[in-house]
Amino acid sequence: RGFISFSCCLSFSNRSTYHPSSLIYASLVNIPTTERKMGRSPCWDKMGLKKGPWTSEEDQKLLAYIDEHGYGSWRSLPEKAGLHRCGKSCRLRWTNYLRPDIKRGKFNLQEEQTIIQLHALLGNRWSAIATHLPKRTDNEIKNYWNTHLKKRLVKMGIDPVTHKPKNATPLSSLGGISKNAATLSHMAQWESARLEAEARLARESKLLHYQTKVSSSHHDHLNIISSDQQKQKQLESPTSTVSFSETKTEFVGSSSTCLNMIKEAENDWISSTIQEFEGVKEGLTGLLLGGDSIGRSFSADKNETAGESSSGGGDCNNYYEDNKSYLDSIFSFVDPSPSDSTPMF
DNA sequence: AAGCAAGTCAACCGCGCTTCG
DNA sequence: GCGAAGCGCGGTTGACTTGCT
Repeated sequence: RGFISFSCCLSFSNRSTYHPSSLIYASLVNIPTTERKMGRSPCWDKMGLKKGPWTSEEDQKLLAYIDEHGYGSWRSLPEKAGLHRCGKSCRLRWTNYLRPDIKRGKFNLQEEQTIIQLHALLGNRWSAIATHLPKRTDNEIKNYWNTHLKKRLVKMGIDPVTHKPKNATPLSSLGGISKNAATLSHMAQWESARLEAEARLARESKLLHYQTKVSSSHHDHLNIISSDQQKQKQLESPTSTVSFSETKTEFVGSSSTCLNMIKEAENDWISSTIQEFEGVKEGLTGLLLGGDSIGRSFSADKNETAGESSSGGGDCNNYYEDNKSYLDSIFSFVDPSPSDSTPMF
């Protein structure tokens, strides 16, 4: 379905009820006022704006306009671009489908792992997760999570919300573990703040990029894609300390402040959490592997935890063993191991 | 082949945050 | 400080596809 939108006219032409140019379609689009809900009206409600699937003609109009003028000011864009859509719809179409830096098609294993791992840290914060999968949209990731990954975790017996085995003892009910939970929450908050700062930085960079593009006016679409991809490469990096040095001159004003924010957040993060991390990792892994290893996990002898944790979990042990690799993958993803040349945080 | 159920995903909705006058 | 406008985000919807009976 990768290029469904560009060919939607073709596909719709076989379905009279959805052919955009048909009267039937128009009647579907213009819902009588009497049937509308009270309260704030949707943007398309005004002036009989169109809603529903985009046609290739509309896509072309939007692309052409953005290519020439850049994006932004979504409210006024549709009129200027000659589209009978609301700005919101245009923005959505652009960000979720038409942007040249979008990678479409199936998610690979690494992407899947990244999504699961980030979801474990951030929850349903799709935009934050999407900043670590720069060529994927938050909408796409959200859809993929809901239709594939969530179900897969459920099958594995893992709660897709908490990312914990469903029959595990609640963390809060165990003495001493609340510290671990709090630390994890602390970690998630830092990562969350960092991701937000990065997302902001990326947005500003993109905006700047398109503003610059407007000044140089017409040029080949392929060039747009490649230059955008280059910027994206500089900005992406899941490990994210980001190769800002190469693009530094582009960031002025609030962007440099933003950069400092990221650096500060990262430094603070590293100093405040790196020492806690081993304890948390072992504590939670211990918990999930069964036994009372949590309490011991903070003890001086770390080897003791790994050795004994598998011995006393009853029926849950096999279950936990099955999921150990899953959990380890989450921990390895966030583990700021010194051996790693590009630490996550 | 037909009917139904489940799955997929583009698009919509509405809330909340940010910016601006 | 306040309200309006603009925008982004997460949740939800519904048309369409795919798979099963």
